[in-house]
Amino acid sequence: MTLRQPPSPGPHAGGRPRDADRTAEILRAALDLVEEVGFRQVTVERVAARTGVAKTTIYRRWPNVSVLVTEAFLAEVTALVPVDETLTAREALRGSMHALVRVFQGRDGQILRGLLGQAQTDEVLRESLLHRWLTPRRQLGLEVVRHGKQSGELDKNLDEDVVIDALYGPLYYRLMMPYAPLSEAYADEVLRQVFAGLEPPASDPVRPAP
Amino acid sequence: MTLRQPPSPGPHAGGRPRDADRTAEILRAALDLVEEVGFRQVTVERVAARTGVAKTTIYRRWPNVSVLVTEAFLAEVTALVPVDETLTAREALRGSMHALVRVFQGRDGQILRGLLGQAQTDEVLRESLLHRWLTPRRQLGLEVVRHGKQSGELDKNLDEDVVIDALYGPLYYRLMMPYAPLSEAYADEVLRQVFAGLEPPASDPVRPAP
Amino acid sequence: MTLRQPPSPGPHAGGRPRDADRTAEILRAALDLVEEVGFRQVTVERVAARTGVAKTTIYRRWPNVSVLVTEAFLAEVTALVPVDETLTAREALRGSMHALVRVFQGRDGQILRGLLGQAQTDEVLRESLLHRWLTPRRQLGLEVVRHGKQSGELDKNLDEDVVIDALYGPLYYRLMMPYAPLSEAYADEVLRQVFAGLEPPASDPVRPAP
Amino acid sequence: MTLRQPPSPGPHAGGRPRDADRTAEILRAALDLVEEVGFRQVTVERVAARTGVAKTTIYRRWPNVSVLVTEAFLAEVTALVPVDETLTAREALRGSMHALVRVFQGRDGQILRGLLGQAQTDEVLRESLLHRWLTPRRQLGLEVVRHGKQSGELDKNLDEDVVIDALYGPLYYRLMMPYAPLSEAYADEVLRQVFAGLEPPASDPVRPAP
DNA sequence: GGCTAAGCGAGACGGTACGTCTAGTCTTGGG
DNA sequence: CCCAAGACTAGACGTACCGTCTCGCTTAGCC
Repeated sequence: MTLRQPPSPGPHAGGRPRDADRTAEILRAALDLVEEVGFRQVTVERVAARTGVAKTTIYRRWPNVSVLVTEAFLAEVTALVPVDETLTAREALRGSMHALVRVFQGRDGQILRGLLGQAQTDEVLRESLLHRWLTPRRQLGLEVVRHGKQSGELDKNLDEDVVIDALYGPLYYRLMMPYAPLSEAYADEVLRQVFAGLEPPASDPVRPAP
Repeated sequence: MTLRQPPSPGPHAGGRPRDADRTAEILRAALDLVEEVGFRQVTVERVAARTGVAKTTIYRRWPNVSVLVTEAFLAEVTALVPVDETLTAREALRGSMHALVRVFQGRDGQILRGLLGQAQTDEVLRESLLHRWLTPRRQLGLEVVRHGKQSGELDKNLDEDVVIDALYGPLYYRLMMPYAPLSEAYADEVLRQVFAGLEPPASDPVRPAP
Repeated sequence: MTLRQPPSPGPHAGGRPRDADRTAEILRAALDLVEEVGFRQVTVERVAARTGVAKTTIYRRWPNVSVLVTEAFLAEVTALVPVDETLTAREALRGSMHALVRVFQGRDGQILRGLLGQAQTDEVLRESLLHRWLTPRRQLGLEVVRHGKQSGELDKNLDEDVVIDALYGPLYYRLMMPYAPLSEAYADEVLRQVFAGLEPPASDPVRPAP
Repeated sequence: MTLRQPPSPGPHAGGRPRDADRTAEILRAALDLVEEVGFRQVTVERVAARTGVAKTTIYRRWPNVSVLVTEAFLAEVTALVPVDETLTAREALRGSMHALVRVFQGRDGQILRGLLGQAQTDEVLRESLLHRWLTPRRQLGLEVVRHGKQSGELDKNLDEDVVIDALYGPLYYRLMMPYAPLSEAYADEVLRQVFAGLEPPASDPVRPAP
């Protein structure tokens, strides 16, 4: 059984090394094809044809199209930005939600949708996306929430995971079940309502004027 | 061009009518197969083999497996329960969220996952699920929120869609990106935090140290 | 397991019948390709491309190229001619050897060569050729030899199989190990020498020099 | 362009010389593999894997598997035995036919069958086998026949090639179209009938008494 | 009771893609 | 120049499903 791994980092073990140019071309072609013909129509055969590479050259590196597109996608998406410590939790979360909305609105959002769709029936892909896409991003959010709790900005009794889910869950929900379009304004509204809670302000000047 | 419609309601046009037993067998087999071999492995060919029915008999009724499974799924899931008007909005939403969690935990949850996954790359299926699964359920929720606003239980300034997203979004999020298991307790915690908001109780800092 | 048989003779069992035109086209293309590109280059893929038929349509009928070409070959070669009882054994054998030489010299000879070559490492093909090509032809020859023995034309002590081998073996030998070309004259010479035996005429040494 | 020649005889031209051990190992492995898995399954890849040698090391010496196996085969088969001049032609031919039958019955026979099969569709291999296997053996036979003619043992009018074909053709015929097994007894019977001819003895006291 | 339109099982058909295999060549790094 | 290792292009393999298309037969419902 072949390892089907990208050339292991570190010293080269012997034999002709994998051609890095080929790798790059294939990754590029995979993403371009997703954009042009849609995730479902991206096949190993098509990627090979597009790049002029033999199918074996692809299968040597990735076991199937989903994994190939995942790698290509993760290599393309902008790196994680570490949290700016000078911001309030609310500001930090807002910035991060906006960034996610912008990703979702672009070609990467369409690719991610395809991948998440595929992942629903592909255990391996699901694990991969959880570990390489979702978890690192959640960690940043959780960190922000933890800081907010320590600083007194957020309620000490909050379950951090639930906070993240309440803020980001709706964004993924709208990505995948698009009954209405995503926008930064939408993200702002989610943020506002979740921060404020659903009940009317206790101090409401509802007490009528005498 | 074949119509590929379920027997049109209304008077029978002539010719031998479709066999309702066949229809039922096929629907049953489709769901059983999803359970046994997973959504991806359910093919028209396999459903035909399992039921001893000809492929044409299936294609005459549904244009492809996704639609077939969708119909089977929608026919299986328990009907919508109209809102109990005597409950508070919070109680009504809690009951509905629990019901959804229970669906997600069972075989129907797995089927829905497969369908939603497929829908990410299948426009027609996506529309179908939006109209026949999601929207009716959203409507009930929106109704509850509207009532709550009218009764003064909920803040008048809330965007009803956003409320629903903040409560149900996390549930779909955990269904499809299962970094942790779903449970009714989790639903309760989402409900609690979203209702209360994220900020510490206003009266807290007021209590001065004696 | 599919039977991979040409449509069974007799009444049609149900389902759409195989298209006899397709079958004929494929058989024709197979032979043409053997002629044009050589036995080794004939692949299912190429036959499919040439005929505009799907690969499955070929695999439904024949399990591999060798069998396909065998069928095509056997369908093409002229039918067995029953022995003419009015001829002497020698005349009958001579006619049959000439006919075989003529086959060997034409395109069918090249095809047969390829098939016999393949058969050396393909048990199934070998059996097939033995039963469908070789044995029926041997039977005719054996019959002639038997008649010859009965009529007194041939020695009663002959082993019929050995007679056939001695006459036809050299022809196959020259087909497959072509150190020199085949011709009807060659067949005549084989016939002459085998009939006469290798030793000098017994009466020769008897003629004393006057 | 690589020469792909066995190490050229004569002085070594410069650079590291080929490792004779490797050559021997490869030849051995090739024959063993023919025996174990059959001619068709012997691939360069497999020979390389078995010997732990790189594919290039094989391709540097032989252009393809057939040639490799041919070399290995020719190196293995027992050398030609010069004709014993004290024997009659018949005795010499009988010994040689028996020797050939014994080769055909052993592992070398199976290898030769594979090679001859392959040669039907491989011009180069065919030439190679003709020159290196067949022709030298024919020469010995022709020599014997020539002697026999000179000594008066054989008819002066015989075509020597045809004699050889009539005696050895049947043996190759039975090797490659094995409708019945080969044996030394069979060779004897061929020899007997071909020497005696097919017609009844002229002096047969068949003429009945009146 | 016969006519007719459609349903039905069976299975052929043109396609597309799969993932694997082998051929023969090329490219490393190290003798 | 040799060697081991292994990447590379090329192309065929045989299989699985797709969705469509005949076949010959069955079955309701209307005339």
